[in-house]
Amino acid sequence: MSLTEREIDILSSIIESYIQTAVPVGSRTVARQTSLGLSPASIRNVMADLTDQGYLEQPHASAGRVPTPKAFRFYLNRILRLSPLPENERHFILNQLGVTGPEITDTLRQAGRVLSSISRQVSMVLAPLYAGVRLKRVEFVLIKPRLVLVVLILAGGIIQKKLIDLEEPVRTDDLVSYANYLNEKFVDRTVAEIKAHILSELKGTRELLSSRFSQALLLVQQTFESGDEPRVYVDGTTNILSQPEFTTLRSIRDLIQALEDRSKLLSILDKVMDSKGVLITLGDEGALTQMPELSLIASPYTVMGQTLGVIGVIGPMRMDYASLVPVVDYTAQTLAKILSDRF
Amino acid sequence: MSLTEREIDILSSIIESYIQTAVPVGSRTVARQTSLGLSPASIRNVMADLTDQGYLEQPHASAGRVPTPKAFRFYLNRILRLSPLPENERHFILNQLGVTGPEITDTLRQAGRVLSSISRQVSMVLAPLYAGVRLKRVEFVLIKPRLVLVVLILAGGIIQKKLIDLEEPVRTDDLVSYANYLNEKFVDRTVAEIKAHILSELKGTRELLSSRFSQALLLVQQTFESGDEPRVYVDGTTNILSQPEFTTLRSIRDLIQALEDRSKLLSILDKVMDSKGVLITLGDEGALTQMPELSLIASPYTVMGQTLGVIGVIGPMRMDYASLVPVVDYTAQTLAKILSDRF
DNA sequence: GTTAGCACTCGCGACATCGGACTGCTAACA
DNA sequence: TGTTAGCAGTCCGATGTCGCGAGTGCTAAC
Repeated sequence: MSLTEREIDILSSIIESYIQTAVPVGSRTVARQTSLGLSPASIRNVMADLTDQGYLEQPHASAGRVPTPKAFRFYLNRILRLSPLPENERHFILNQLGVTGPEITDTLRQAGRVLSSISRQVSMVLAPLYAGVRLKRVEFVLIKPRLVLVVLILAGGIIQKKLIDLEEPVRTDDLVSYANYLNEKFVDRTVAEIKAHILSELKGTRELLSSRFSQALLLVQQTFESGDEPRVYVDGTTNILSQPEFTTLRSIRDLIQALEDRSKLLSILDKVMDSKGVLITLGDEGALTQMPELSLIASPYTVMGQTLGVIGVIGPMRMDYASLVPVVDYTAQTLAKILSDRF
Repeated sequence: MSLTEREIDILSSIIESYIQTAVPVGSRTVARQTSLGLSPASIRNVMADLTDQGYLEQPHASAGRVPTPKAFRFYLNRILRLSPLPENERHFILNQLGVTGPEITDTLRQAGRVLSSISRQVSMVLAPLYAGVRLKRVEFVLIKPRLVLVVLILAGGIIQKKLIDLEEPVRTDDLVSYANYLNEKFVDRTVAEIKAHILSELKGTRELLSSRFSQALLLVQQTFESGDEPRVYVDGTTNILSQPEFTTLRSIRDLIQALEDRSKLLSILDKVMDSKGVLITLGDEGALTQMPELSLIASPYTVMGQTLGVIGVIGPMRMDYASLVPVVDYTAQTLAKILSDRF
């Protein structure tokens, strides 16, 4: 069932050629490219075998072969050898990411911009949920008798805020004492800790006495639940329009529609959160089934053991993994380093 | 120099037909559509005149006529008669805008979504700069010894925040007294008032004694200057790809590139701020020169005499102004009404 | 097992053709 | 004088044909 050495050589030659040109690869091309010293005719025999095994496809009878997703998966798992990113590219990324101001969202956006400009693909950045970040201050502001603005200020200058409609009016005095209580209790603890604490506290309260602060806890909880900022940044949409696979109006429209639906992108990127290092998702697998032609190279970025978010590029399946994987990897690491300085 | 009655009839027939079909209009078509009882031949004479005067163009010798921007301008100024938006559309817009939560950005985004779905064009929303909104609270949070987070909480639950690098370290105590000072002085005054006040104050200070609060004023000023949230929302990009004028890859790429450059969009929409009611900008005029094929229907939305922002649609020059202008107009008014309830 | 040779297939660009939708012009008409 | 029928002319775009080139699979010889 597994491939012979020669089959692997030929398959990888076909894939590499296809990555470069996006054009079906014929036996002549392979014969010229490989150093096996085989004639096109012999190559053809092997190619016929690979086609039978599902690694190659023919668009039509007299065309060359195109690698299938199965072939790309094989290539990624077994053939591809990654080399570290060259020094000058490292330099470029480090410089570009260093120039951003102190705002985290700026840095994330900039990372996306850098990535899309280097890769010439569409970049996507999933912003942190800040579970591991420490709380600096809680504020309540009474906007109207039954409308409270909750402001949670986190380390690194991150703000989570939410407007909450109350069923009962509250007095400003109450809000002040809520805030004092929470500040005393929670400042300098991480979001995750606070969440856990609130949960257990509320469970207890319901059975014991309804603490006068349970409402305060609820307000904080609700604010954590739905951060209202955008969580996915997309950049470089135009890049993908230059790819030869996107020539028909139909395919472009589908793609742009997909990129506009941020909630779907979010769920796609979310799948990468648990990965260690760069994860490559091909279009026919997992979360990307909506876009069978595409593939995603993405990596989580983690600060002090905490995975904050995901950064990556999305493009046609025949992307240049050999150079893009190191780029994504290094960008994720650099981003993590920069963010860790902020907290 | 001005057009005869007959020329106007024929020109408007051509424009209306072109708006519907996006296809060059021939003399037969006009003859059938108008109730003038003229033969195609007579129409042709008039069309030749209109062409000489710059109102019509021929893509090629044996094609029909296409209206020039000059013709559209004439149509908008002299021919178009607007009727009020039908009751059911009003209802729809009102309902859709009513369902949003208390967050202002949500409401703005929703307004954009409604507009793009009704108009089947690309919608753009310029978010308020909040000059007329009242301050509710000022907070300073020391993130690091020389990094301060300034948080300005405004009416309606709006937050302006900025991280500011200081040259000298400050102590938390100082920040607290800063905040107290500012809260006492500025709460419940509008952003515009505060800006004006700070400006005059700082001028005075420099010459007299350097008040210990001049730094606080500077911090607030800097925060006002650069709100870091996005200020332009774009929705319905896919709609415009269905328009027959966007068939070539080139034109699509240009368009999407233009829509990605938010700072340019911002400056385009900014031009509409001073207008009273709906303003139509054709591609060859003013701010839209970058996109000569397009036209913008936009209206400011004003609350209590204060113009907050702009909402509108952008599309090919041959948009259906007769029905879209009322839609934009009504959406802007409804948005204003909803926002005014928030403050 | 490898390879040269060959017949065959198919997509694609080049080229020609044709119909249709226009126009402008002219001459006749009310 | 304005209007209209008629007509020649123009141009686009759809359709059809053709040949080339790239590539294949098979066979027979090495």
